[in-house]
Amino acid sequence: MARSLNPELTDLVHTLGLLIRRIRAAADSHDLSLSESSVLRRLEANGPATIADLARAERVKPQSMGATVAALEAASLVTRRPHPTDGRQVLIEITTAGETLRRDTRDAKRAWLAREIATLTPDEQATLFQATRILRRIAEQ
Amino acid sequence: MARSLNPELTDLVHTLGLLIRRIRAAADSHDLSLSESSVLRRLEANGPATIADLARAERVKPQSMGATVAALEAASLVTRRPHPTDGRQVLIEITTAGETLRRDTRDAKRAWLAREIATLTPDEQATLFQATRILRRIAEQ
DNA sequence: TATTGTTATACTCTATAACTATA
DNA sequence: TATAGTTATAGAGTATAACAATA
Repeated sequence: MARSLNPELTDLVHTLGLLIRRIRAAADSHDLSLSESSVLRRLEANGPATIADLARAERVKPQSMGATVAALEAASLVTRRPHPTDGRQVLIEITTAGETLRRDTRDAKRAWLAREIATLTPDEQATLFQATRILRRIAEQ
Repeated sequence: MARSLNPELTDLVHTLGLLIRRIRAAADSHDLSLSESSVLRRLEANGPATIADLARAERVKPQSMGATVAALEAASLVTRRPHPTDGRQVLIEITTAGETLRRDTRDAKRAWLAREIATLTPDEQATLFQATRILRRIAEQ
């Protein structure tokens, strides 16, 4: 129950919302959206995947993921290729342009966060790193 | 620059996005949206505020905050009252119903997160608490 | 029958622009 | 002239529902 929690921890959702809006606002016009960036990152880390796979992993509906993938495809950041044995499925793969963009430090949102994190003490950075692993475990359950 | 960061930390944005979607999906039909919940929480913690104040604090434009406040007002969770000395301003105040809802453990999103946090070790909970304070400081700059 | 993906449609959240009222 | 707020409109991101193709 919420009231059995440390009351400070109930601020977590509020803080996450603030931070997401702050990160989104740091974008410039060439940046990917958070969703697009999230999918691109996953494709780069894990290799080709189907739309259904991506939707499950990113916690959205397949229709929503279809829209996100279509936007990435229109920007030539991913390509589609038929599944070798299952004619229903389509494998989505990151392109060289997509990989380049992922590593591009001109990405204003990531550059902003990087600058903010650089101002933290090493202990604070370590805390954020540990918290990221904990939050990821919760999010991926 | 992003590439000078610990590479594990660049997952932070991705993890935040996943977690926000996960929390949003845990809502039931009676829940507040994340934005509404965020404003209500702030009004409860800090007392009455103008729309411009709330917009600055929550990192959105005044027009966007106007829409959020209108939704809360339609649900009788906040009320408007004229500013005593400045006829342009409107003070937004949480109602008793708003305070009750804020504490209602049936809020599915908060209940879900509370359950997840309860499964963590005390050390992990402490890490999340510290990280929340660090992230809030970054978000509020 | 179940699964993968698409198309159509709608809702939430946010933005920009243009306006009114007040300071 | 500057500030607080509202109205109108648009875009991103997500959802549900209905459909076609394939397994």
